Amino acid sequence: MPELPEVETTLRGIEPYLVNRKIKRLIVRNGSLRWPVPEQLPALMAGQRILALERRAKYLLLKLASGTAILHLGMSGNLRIVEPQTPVGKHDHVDLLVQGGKLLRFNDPRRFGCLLWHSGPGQHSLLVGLGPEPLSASFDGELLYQRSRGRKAPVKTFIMDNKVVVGVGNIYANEALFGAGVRPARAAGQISLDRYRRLADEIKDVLTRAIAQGGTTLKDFVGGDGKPGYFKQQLQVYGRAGLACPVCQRSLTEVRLGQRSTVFCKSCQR
DNA sequence: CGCTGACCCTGACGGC
DNA sequence: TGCCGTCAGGGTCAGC
Repeated sequence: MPELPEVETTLRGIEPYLVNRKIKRLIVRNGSLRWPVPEQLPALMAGQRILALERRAKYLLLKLASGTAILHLGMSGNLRIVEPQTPVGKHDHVDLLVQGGKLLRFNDPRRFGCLLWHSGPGQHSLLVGLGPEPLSASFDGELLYQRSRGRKAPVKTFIMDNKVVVGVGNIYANEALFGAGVRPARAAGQISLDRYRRLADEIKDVLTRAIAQGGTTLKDFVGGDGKPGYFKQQLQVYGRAGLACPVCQRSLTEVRLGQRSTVFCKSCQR
């Protein structure tokens, strides 16, 4: 469900209710996520003030004085701000009750998400070795070009590799490759600098536009404020296999690359 | 080191 | 109505 724009949308939605408030209580109903939620986490977090909320890749970071809570939404997770008396539903695994009466509720049917803790110097091991943020100045076509030399994996797999650049998930990888006119299955190492410049620009553009629309709601994504994202209407290829290419009208083709559904136009993408 | 596929889990959907 | 296979926006890890 959440790619970078959806995580960013979530962050912006919940931030005003959390930053500079004290945590009253952390309630873990089901700590059996991607990795177990640390047993001592409720004790570690209770009573502390939330200093800041940040995003790194698709991780949300809750900064406290004594450490950082690291949250990932996986494929199906979402975070909502609700009233404390809101009835607990299926897959509502974690609640964070804050000063001022609001409640941050984590729901995740598939439980591919995680909630971890890091304190002390340096970064949590999950964050070490991540590539640059796609919307930062340190990400550009030159970086993609240099990192791809000699690599035979499909360019789509390459741009979805978090060690190369973070935050490019399946939807937006498909969209950016279409926008750049690059065929997803082409070997990453055989693509020119010019084309990588265009691809990097497209990645930035599609992510920026998706954030402006509040993300993409395919089934049930909602931001922290409970509203869906409206970017779905602007998707050019993702989820449109067999339908007409928006540019040339030819039928869009679907293949699988790295176990991910991949949709492209055989005439517009080379 | 790079690449591929299995795997974690629930739910929705289509075919029979 | 139910059963079965397939697929889904994420990422890690083992094995070659």
